[in-house]
Amino acid sequence: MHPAADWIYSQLKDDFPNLSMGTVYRNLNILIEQGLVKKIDFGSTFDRFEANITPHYHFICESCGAIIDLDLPIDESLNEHVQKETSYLVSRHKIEYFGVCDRCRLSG
Amino acid sequence: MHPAADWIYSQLKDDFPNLSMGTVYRNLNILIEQGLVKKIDFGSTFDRFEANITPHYHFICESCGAIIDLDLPIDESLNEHVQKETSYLVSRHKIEYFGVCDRCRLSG
DNA sequence: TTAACTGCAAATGGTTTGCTCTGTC
DNA sequence: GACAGAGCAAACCATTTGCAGTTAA
Repeated sequence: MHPAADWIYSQLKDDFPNLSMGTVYRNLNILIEQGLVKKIDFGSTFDRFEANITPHYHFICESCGAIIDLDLPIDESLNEHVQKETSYLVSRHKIEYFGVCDRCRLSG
Repeated sequence: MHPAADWIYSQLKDDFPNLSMGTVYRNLNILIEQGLVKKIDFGSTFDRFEANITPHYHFICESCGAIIDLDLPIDESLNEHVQKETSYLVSRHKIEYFGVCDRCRLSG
């Protein structure tokens, strides 16, 4: 689940007819401050969010835009490798894979 | 060099006093279409651009915001590995390393 | 005279913020 | 009454776009 603020709003709107986007964003930012939610930057005009805060890589389908969590171990050795090569202090890294997901591949 | 549109504008403004941001963005997008420039998404409120279109990884300094091209080989085997694990078609990947650059480390 | 490109200003759209109001302790 | 949270609408700000003017072939 990697919803946009938009989607969260429309999901909640049925149960809370007075809900406003301001409230959605305000609470998302509170959750982000608390470390319960992360903002995903994947090169779009809008943000998407996720509640899975354990480190993981992402696969992004270039056909349908789906963002999928990858169940692969984080390769910490990459940080050390770059740190050795560059002398920068490397604390973390992010990997995004791009391609076509199963659903899009099978449908066409 | 990973300038924001803003920076490009102010650099050119001296030589072209009538330059407008619209023109900067318009031409950046033309260069992107032509594959001569790439837009960098690094999780900010604004975009940055680069003319180095050969595949490479980025290091981003969390202290000063600098984006630095890494002179490391692209590990194509990562794509194959993910493709085998997931069955998604993986065509490319992006890695960003985060930490503290030399300048900030030495001055900090 | 077209076609390409520009400046300018207005529009766009996701996100943030100010202010007021409501409910709870 | 104080305070936290909410709704609403306006503000924000990077980016895009429409339009009219300019230049060059």
